[in-house]
Amino acid sequence: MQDITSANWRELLRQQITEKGLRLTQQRMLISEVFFEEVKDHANIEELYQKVRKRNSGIGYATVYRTLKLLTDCGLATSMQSMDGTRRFEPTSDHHDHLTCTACGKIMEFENEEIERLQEEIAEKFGFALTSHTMDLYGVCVGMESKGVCSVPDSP
Amino acid sequence: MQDITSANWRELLRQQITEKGLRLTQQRMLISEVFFEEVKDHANIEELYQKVRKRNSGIGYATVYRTLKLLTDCGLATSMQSMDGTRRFEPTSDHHDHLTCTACGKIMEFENEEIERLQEEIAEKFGFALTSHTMDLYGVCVGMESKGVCSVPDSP
DNA sequence: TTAAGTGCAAACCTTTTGCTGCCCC
DNA sequence: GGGGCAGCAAAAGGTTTGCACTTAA
Repeated sequence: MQDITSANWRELLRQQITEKGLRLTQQRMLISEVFFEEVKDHANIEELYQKVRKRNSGIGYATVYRTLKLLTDCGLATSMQSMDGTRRFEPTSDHHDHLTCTACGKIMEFENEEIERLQEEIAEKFGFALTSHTMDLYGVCVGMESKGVCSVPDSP
Repeated sequence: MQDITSANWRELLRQQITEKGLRLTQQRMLISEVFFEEVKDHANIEELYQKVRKRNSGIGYATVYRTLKLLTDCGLATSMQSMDGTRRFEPTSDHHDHLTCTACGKIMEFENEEIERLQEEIAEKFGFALTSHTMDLYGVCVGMESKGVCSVPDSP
């Protein structure tokens, strides 16, 4: 699966939309722009909705939900359940590993080939045909303070 | 954190309840019994509710929710968000790594020290003070068919 | 006895869906 | 022009909460 980036999402979306006989509406374009270009972190629907409405206040929740479902069905977005009970979305990539700061809420991605290899090994041992995985490390980004990344390391 | 098992949950619960000045009611006892002894897999509230009501049909959802919240607050249970959008609970332990069969829904636990070590390494590299983690591998337990563990490997 | 806990129903929150009118192809 | 799409509101889960009655300590 190739990574979806802010550089290639437009053509990939257009391609998928055409292929499926769907329509590239203003709303879908706007929501996708916000999702792939404006939002850096792993946004949930509420956050996307707020940002989208700053550019077009006529858009409703349903459209945001349906568009994110479309992006997910097309393979351009991947969803995950976050600890607060909402679904969060990220541009599709092979990086499903996150470091989440429980203080400031920031989510960072990382990749580790050794872990990927071990996961395959474990799956095989259990007789599983692995299709995907997620790994989430929770902690406090104390070391990031000086870099201005985590400004509230003590709050819940 | 010590593991919570079907052998030690009673005394640990009694201890926590006493410490907090709470009450060990019939309902809390029954729900805890079902959770720690009858349910093997990672149950959600609905599943616990159904099993609990087979023994006492007067118990309501709210009590199940409140009891699981109590167990979680006491550190005896740990909650996780599952893919279906519901919260699932497991007796607290250091094993937060799961293999989930997307065909039959079965969830199995595993542990791998090498991965734990790599996680610490990664957290340190990012300047994170690690507090917990979850790892979920998704796949189909094809190799389990013969053992009767996964009987419907082809369904969604 | 009496404060905590239960059961019920209503409220809440996130997500989905039905329907009417609109607009992309 | 026509069928997919947007917007709205209502419905549909999952979870929480307010209240009056019950019960463990």
